[in-house]
Amino acid sequence: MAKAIPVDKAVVREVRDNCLCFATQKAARALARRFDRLFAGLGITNGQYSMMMAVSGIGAPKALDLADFLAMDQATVTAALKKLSGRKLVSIRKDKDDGRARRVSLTSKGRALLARAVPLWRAAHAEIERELPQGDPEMLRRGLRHVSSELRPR
Amino acid sequence: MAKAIPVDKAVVREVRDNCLCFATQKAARALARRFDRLFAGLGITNGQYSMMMAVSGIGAPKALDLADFLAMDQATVTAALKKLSGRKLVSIRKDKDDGRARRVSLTSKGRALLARAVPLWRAAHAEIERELPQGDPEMLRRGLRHVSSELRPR
DNA sequence: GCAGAATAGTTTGATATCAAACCATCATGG
DNA sequence: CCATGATGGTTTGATATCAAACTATTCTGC
Repeated sequence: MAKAIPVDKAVVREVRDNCLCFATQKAARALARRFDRLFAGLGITNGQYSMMMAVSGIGAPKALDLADFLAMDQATVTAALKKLSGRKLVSIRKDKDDGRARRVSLTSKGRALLARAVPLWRAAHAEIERELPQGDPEMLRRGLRHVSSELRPR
Repeated sequence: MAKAIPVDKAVVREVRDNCLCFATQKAARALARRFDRLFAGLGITNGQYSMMMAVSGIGAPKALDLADFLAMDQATVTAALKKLSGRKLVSIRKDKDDGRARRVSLTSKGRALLARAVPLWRAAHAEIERELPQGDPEMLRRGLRHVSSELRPR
């Protein structure tokens, strides 16, 4: 076995102060809580909001398009869509040209729900950006975009 | 009801390109996968690595100290500690002075495991930082730290 | 054409996460 | 003191997530 690295105070500080994975998980938890509570009255989570936005933005995406866009496992997309579909917020149809693929789109009920969610999102998001130092929101997004494209699910 | 905001292309782009919650969840998934795979050979997840580091860094923390440090729900901490404790990676003892509190510390087995994990973490993390534009890692950490302190669990 | 590889999705099993309800212990004001 | 509220943790139930194994369809080289 290679010489053990003693996990002393310096090493702990090195990880705690620098680890982007840790910092990102922590921020993700805090933000998820915040937006989940924000949307709770509408009966959706931050993830469902994002997924519906993605469906709307990509335009009749396949499940894999969503997985890619959200950096999410395909199985997770399947499960999430099943829930949204059960609530009639999205509809899922076979692709015309490829028997394996499914195309997802918002229902009018889904669009209506999103329309109600957007103003809440705007207010909350503006609030968050206001709390960030000057210029940071864009830097933050840039950094996040970089580390997001590191690895795709399987 | 307030006038409905139509969820048109512009709105979708507004959310997609700016939402820090979405960007953070996405990055968190990507990074979690990356580090989970990195540590898989050692039998730990990125979250367990972070939690053990936190235990080591804070110094005999209570569960609530961990919840605070990790921006994590107390119930989640309980569950995570139970698992680590079951594998003898941490030990949990009653606080001397407060019968409600529990104090967590690493076992020697836990320290040994961390010592093996750190070199892997260093290599992977250096790789990630190298992929980021100049100066960005620190900006990214700053931003993440800000949005992490927004809201505590209940 | 067709056999085998590749691709799109689903299912299953394990873990992580939060909220809400709960239990045990401590602290405080009468 | 002791009743009441506050605090630290745990349990339970719901959802999210990934990996691995699986099914169904399409593509490719022969």
